[in-house]
Amino acid sequence: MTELEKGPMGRRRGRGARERILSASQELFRDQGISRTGMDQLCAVAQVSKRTAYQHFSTKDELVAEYLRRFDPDVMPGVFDRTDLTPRERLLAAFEIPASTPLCPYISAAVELHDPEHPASQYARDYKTAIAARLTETAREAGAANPEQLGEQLALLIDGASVRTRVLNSESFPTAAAIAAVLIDNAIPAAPES
Amino acid sequence: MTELEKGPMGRRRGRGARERILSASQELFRDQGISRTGMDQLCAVAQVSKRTAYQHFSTKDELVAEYLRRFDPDVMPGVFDRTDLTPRERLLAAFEIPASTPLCPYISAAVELHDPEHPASQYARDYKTAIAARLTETAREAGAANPEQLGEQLALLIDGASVRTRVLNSESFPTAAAIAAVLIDNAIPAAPES
DNA sequence: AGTTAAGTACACCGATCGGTACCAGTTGGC
DNA sequence: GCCAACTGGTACCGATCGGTGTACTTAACT
Repeated sequence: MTELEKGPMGRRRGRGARERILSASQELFRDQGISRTGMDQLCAVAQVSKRTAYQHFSTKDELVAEYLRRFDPDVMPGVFDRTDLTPRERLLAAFEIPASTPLCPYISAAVELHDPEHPASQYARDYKTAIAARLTETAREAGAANPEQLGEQLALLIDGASVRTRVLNSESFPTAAAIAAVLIDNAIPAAPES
Repeated sequence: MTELEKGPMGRRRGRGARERILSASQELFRDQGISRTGMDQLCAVAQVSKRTAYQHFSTKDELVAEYLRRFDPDVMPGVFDRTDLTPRERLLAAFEIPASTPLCPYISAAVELHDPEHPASQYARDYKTAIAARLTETAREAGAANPEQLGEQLALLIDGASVRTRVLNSESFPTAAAIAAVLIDNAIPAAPES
């Protein structure tokens, strides 16, 4: 899903400039931020002429929006579908994030763009809402007394850990996971464990 | 402390251009972000000539650093010193943040600047560390079993709520406060309340 | 082969970026 | 009153920003 996607038009003939552009966007936006990445540099990395870039994305904002839209299926990938884990284990597995993981691109974009009306900001809200919904759903499976509340709480923990990892350069997900464990055990009537 | 400060040199004569510049920085950096605020606009708002601005701050980065340094005594102001509250109440009071409060400027700067070596990023780390330390200290007063852990946890909750308030446009501090209450009661051997 | 669309190379646009030079006015401490 | 720091106005610098125009090449499918 991260690759190809064939673009909107039915048939394509050239050799995927669009994919190279989006791929370069991921790399550069992640490493340098959005506003510090110019279209010239982006096109150079993507090995695409500027003209071509602007034929695929009529504006940089449009490219940014598409760059974010792409993440939807990718992030938090298999965690919620791992049937080998109990719902409770799945909730905790959401906090096992490798140290190298950069700050959530949606947070990064929302802060950088600084405009709630920007389509990218809307995607960010959608994404955050979706994550909270999946956590809520899993919390319900786990038998939580108030799944909506637990889902929202866990989502807040993930974002807090993500931003502190970036700002402080120190591992914060273990801290968040510890909190999560407490909340989960508190929310499930008969703690089914240990 | 937010005002005047007389600058580094011994005596000053003119009428505070420096303060107007820093005041305009707070306003503009908060409302538009750092990178989206140009020096021209900043000088216009501060009603200061560009020449003067660059006599006080030899570089924009230097201004940004000073802008952040200024917050140290301001943010999280009286909460930790309110002797009318029990330590436990003080910990919870840290989550009573008005809805209008913008995203923590240190987080905003760290994300925007995207450079851990930037002096502003260093200030951000210092500030976050200081907040965690004060929370830890108060947690110790409250009799928490593991004050360091509780302090770090509460700091994470605050940042999570701050960033979600910004990204989602929805009040997240009540959610964080609810988590905090659970953590605090869990951490204090004999819950002294209700 | 020939049509057609995708991609390329490169010069160029106005706007804005951070930052400076120069010159004139103002203010305060001595 | 004098000197020096402080302030302002304004034009300007090179670089980069996002974005375009034009003419050319390449590749895919019929």
